[in-house]
Amino acid sequence: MESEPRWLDDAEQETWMALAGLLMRLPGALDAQLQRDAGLTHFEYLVISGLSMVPGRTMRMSELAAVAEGSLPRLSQVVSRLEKRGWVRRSPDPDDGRYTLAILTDEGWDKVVATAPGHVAAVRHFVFDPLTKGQQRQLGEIGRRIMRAVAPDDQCPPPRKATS
Amino acid sequence: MESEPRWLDDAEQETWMALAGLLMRLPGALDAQLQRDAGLTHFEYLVISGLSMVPGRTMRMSELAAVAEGSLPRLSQVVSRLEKRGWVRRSPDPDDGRYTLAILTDEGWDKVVATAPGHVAAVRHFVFDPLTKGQQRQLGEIGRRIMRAVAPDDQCPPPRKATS
DNA sequence: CAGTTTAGCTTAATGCTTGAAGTCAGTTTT
DNA sequence: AAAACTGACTTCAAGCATTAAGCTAAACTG
Repeated sequence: MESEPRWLDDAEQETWMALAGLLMRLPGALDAQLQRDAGLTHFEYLVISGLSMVPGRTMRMSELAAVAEGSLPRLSQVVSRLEKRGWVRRSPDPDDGRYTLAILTDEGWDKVVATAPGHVAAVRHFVFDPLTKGQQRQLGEIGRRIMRAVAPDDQCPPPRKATS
Repeated sequence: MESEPRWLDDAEQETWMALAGLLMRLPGALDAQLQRDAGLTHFEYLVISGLSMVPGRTMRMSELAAVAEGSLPRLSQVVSRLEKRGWVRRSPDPDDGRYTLAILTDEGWDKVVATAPGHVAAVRHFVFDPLTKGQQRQLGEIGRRIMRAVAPDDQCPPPRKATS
């Protein structure tokens, strides 16, 4: 039992409120854009967009789950939905039958191509346009620092070029 | 149809990845702390903590929903759960029977008092400790700017003192 | 080479959040 | 003063996410 914890002072309180608001509202705003313009969940978009950026447009389910930051059961169900819509298909890995490959179809590719511009425009509109160049740079550094505190063991891979 | 959208350059890409990671992981980390140490959802914590900061420890349901940034049906069910646990009780507003008042019980007050220090410690650990003072100030400004882009009509009320 | 273990994925079951209809109190209209 | 209406809240039905169990394929062990 700590005697008396260090509460947030006024400046910290204000900063925290701003960040909390951002955490609450920004994901919803991005989700809404994707839902409205493309009929896609943000997670669904991460899945097909992740597949689109990899050579062969193919990834193992477990690998894809890590890229999209979701659990394996969740991915499994989402891929089933995407399969029904004709954007993804499954195939057992010829090299190792335990793995399942998720493969982006041509229709799925077209969907990504049709959806991505609107999404990056939304990101630009919500995140980059309101900020100065210096703030953009600061935001990157701030994000990385907080990420290290949240997931210390997680090595952020140097961002690979979009292989679209 | 835009001919060719403005994609994110490398620096922007990196910034966006950092922010996206933050949006993905930070809420989960805070939720996990509350769940582990107090058996509370973040939303449940927002509800009882919101009540604890207001004179009389009483709020109308609709007002409370706005404070906790949740829908009215969601709040209704969460308050039902909190009622079962003995931390909140409901009462019709004597002034206007259409409103329902949510009232924090003494046990609920004790729960907030027992929970709050750990939560602010988690916020400090994840958000403030990794940052310099300057970055903390920048983060506040950045959050407010993005918030204005996401919810332009939303007037951020000047942060009222914690009336705990 | 048979049996056991491990790993990847899927399926099933539980719980929570969202959207739509329903209820009730107070207000306005005729 | 009765009837219709508005607003606040609750409840019901549906959808999605997490947890636990089940299944198949490969590898390890005796």
